[in-house]
Amino acid sequence: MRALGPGFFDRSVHEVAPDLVGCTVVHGDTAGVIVETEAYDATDPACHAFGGRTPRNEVIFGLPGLAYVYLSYGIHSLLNAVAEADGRAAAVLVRALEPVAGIALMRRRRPGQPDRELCSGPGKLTQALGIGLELNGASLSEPPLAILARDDGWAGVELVAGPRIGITKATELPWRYSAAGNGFVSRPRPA
DNA sequence: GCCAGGATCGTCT
DNA sequence: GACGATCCTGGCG
Repeated sequence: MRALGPGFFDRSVHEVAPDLVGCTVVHGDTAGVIVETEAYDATDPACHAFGGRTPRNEVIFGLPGLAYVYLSYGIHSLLNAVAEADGRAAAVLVRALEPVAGIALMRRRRPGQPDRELCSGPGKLTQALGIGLELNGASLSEPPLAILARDDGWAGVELVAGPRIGITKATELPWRYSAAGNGFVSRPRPA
């Protein structure tokens, strides 16, 4: 399998977000297949970059193919992939993974959780993979952090688009993408 | 199983 | 000084 390069991310975030479903996030010895993503762009009131560039959100405006990691609710690190050309603000939030490697290590990082809960939320998957704020601005194309291209088995998987979760602005935009029929989505999928 | 409430802190007004 | 792109626990049925 091959790591996705900047070219993959240098497109509309609304193409990148659905295309990331089925790709594999690797960090260290742990890895999981993406089953749910959300798109954010500069026209979107729910996006951190809406309303201007600050030191915090600077990475979103930068080069495609980098990781944007930030702290939510003072507790959870959330992982995003920066999309679109340098100077344009857009990113894809990784909401849920299906664990595929390093599962024993994930269990150790998330004691007491059943396997299907190891990566079934944006804060959970960063804990399971050991992704923290120190990876903000890191490349997604080379170790220790990478996103690998989808393999052929996912070519025909049906994608469902629905409203985004956990936000209070622009909740009507159907910019959440999940793989239908898997047990690892972070919330029940839309009807 | 479902729901309500608390945790916890960087960032911006 | 308020507010999150969330998660976990405890109470109840």
